[in-house]
Amino acid sequence: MSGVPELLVLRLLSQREMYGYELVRAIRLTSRDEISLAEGVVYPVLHALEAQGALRSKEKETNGRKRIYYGITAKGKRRLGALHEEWQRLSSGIDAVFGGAGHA
Amino acid sequence: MSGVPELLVLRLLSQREMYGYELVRAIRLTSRDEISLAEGVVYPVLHALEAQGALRSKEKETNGRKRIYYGITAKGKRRLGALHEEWQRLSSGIDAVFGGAGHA
DNA sequence: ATTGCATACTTAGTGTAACTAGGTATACTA
DNA sequence: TAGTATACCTAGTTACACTAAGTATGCAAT
Repeated sequence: MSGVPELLVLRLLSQREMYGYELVRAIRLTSRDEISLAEGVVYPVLHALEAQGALRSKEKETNGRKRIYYGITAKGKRRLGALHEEWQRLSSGIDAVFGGAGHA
Repeated sequence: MSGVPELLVLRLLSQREMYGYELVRAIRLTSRDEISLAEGVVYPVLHALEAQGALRSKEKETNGRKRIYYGITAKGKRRLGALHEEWQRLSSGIDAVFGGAGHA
């Protein structure tokens, strides 16, 4: 029903390349602390998405520290679109059940 | 991450008593067809919630047909409140990641 | 009569996503 | 040299949601 971690990872990487550890913080920060995903959640998602061809990674060396940057592919963008749409369906469905007096 | 079926069941039953089969349709209808949960999803949720004391059931006979009506308990209302809050956190978190220029 | 459909409820079994909890290794700071 | 922040990794568990199948009744059509 959810797919939230995948959605967030794809969304953030569609804006700029990031490495895993950075992503973990970015999720917390951009969601205004509403969502906090542990490294143990984020890394497996990255690996799975790369295996599916939705992401591409490249290793970079920054002041003696190895980082693996991930960028989104065309396939990943399509996946993001589909997931986002699915999320909106779910979200507006729930809003309708609660709000009642919803839009349109 | 989700708990959506549970949330919807509790919400609808907080408005009026219903039986399982009726709930299945109510979810589809009130969500404007955005969400459709099969009986095989709804019934187990009802059983689990009743076992936890969040719902109370009573059998009724309507024109020769047996129906099991479920009503929400005080405990169920608390559970609903918590789940709803959780949902709003998640939802506004995702909105923030997407919207960017969000409220407050 | 009986075939079929809508109603109404049930549950075993499956799949998988999310998470916990642990681990490795490097750099910097006290 | 001890501790903390950075950076990555994964085995294993759990919790759900879901599929698919089944039972049983009432009613309508043929």
